[in-house]
Amino acid sequence: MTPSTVSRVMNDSNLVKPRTRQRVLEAVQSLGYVPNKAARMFKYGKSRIIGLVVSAQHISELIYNAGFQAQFKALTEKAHNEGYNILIITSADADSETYFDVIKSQAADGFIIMSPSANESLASMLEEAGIPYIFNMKYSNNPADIYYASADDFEGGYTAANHLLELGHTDIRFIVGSVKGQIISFNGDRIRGFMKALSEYDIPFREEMIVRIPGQLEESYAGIHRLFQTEKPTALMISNEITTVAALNYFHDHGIRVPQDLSVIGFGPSEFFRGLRPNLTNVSFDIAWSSGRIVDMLLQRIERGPVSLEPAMKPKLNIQDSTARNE
Amino acid sequence: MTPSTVSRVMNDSNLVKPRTRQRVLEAVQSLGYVPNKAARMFKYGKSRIIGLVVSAQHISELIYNAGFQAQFKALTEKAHNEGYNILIITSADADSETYFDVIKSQAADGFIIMSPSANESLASMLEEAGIPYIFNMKYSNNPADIYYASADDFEGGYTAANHLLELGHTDIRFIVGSVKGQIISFNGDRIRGFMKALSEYDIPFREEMIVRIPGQLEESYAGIHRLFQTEKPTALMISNEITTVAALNYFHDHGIRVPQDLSVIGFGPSEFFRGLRPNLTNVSFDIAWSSGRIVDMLLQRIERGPVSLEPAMKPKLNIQDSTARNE
DNA sequence: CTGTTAGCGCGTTCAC
DNA sequence: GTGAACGCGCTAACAG
Repeated sequence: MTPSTVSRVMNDSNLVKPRTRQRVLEAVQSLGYVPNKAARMFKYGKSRIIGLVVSAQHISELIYNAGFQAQFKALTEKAHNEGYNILIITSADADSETYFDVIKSQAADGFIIMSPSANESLASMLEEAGIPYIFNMKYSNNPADIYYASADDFEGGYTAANHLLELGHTDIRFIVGSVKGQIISFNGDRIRGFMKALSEYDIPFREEMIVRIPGQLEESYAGIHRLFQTEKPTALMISNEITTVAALNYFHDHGIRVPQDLSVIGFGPSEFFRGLRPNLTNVSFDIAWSSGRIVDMLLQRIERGPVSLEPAMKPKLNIQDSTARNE
Repeated sequence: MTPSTVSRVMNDSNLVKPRTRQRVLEAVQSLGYVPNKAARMFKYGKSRIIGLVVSAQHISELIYNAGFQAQFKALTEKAHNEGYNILIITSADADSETYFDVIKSQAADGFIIMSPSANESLASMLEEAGIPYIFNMKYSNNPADIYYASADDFEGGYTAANHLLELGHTDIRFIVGSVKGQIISFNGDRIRGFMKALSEYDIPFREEMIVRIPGQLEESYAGIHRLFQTEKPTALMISNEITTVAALNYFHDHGIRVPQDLSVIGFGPSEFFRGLRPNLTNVSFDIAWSSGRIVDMLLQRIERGPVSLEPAMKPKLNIQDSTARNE
């Protein structure tokens, strides 16, 4: 009974006589032998682990975000179905070098990178090191060497604005978050879509139509409060789910009726908005689909080589109870 | 320039001449050499990975649960601070054997097991295999060989009920979830606490005071609807956050005013309830603390051996706007 | 069918 | 200060 025989038994090879297999299994049982996974990973050069790279601060915010929850669920399920597990890789900082150092020291077969900001230098470092990766979203307009699953955020912003304009609203505010003073790239696209819709209705765009409010509950509440002390828009587009909750709470607390006094459109998973009152009109993307695509693309890079980019995912406008005609 | 020299440089050994080190670093740079993590794990027998074991179905539900989010955040942060990363280990099924098979095939230094149901046989299998583990919660009253971070759920149920009884409520319902028809052990403790409070007020306990409602939004809404078609309790204790949201939505949709018509107490992180309207009176546990304890206990088992159980974590009653005197 | 051998990449030990 | 040799646990390839 040699190591290789045991190995054969453990790996269900059929090159073992039933009697021998039996004896091995008994021995395994009584000794409580467990094959060493690290040695296996070493031998095969594969871990069947997908690294989900997030900076430590960022994950704390993300976890409360409905969009991330939906994505996390979908990623986990998809990975599980493909026989992979997800390793949460937390980086102390979000800059390219730190990310790269953390990534290259991990034993994952590939990486999904959830950075809040653009990272072309990270992409080229990973490319050079031959490490398979996928970005969680589109960070730039240079698709040459950046892999990501993209959503058509321009269309999303356009669709939302168009719906409000059709209802006769002209004084619309678009509330977006910001990271270190910068507007995240997908919000940039949404804003451009918003502007296009405005121009189609011959409404001049003004800077103050874009309102930057931090994405945490208390800060958002304060930000909404500040806005409504000086302004009286008739419609709001809100790019972040937590801010949306804070806004609804503010309106509840101050007797502002939605949609009678104010129309509101949210961005995010439509299931999330079903839990709010009123049930919010929203622009949603199919997160399960895009997360599946992310895993597919990554696994293809891992197992079979290069992949080509898919067309961007289209948004869907779900009209519910929070938007009404502007009287 | 041999492999061992490179190894010495990579591991910051001071047995290398500065000039040699320099040459090695240059070569490393230009060749894009990255030490193989799997080989390192193999060599050291340590991965600095903590496995978070959840069944695949269960994680889909958990991720939308505010308590899990808080715990996930705390676990991730704590692990990161200790230099560990979290590996999400999804098991197809939640029975002991499947869990054990999945666990033993993973290269983590220890495991946090988030099973929805009791698992003493799993505990003994892990014990026997010498695999460090911690359960997410208390599953039985046999503490001999089961490690967990416990919360005083009896006290939680008692505190909530006592608050309502003090306010003059006598027709109270306690809404709990159930897994495969079974009441989860911590809910069992909460129910016993509830019963104790009732008995102190000489109110006889009746079976129908305990209402089992599934923990998803739509199902919870339907369950609440069913309850209120036949009953008119004056106060509710709700053990699950999603069910709480569904209940508030139902009350909103049907003109039931909280707290004028009905008092409601929730269980969960108090920050979560701040996002609801009305801001709910709640019984909360310090999840950051208990999650930190879980990681501490696990790391101690990994690095230094056995640990002793801590006293159970005490709940806190946060009185907000959803409970009022019963007129 | 089963035993023997070799090597995956790393870090450590032992010579030099 | 540096190179050569070894072994961690496993399994594929080869020999019998």
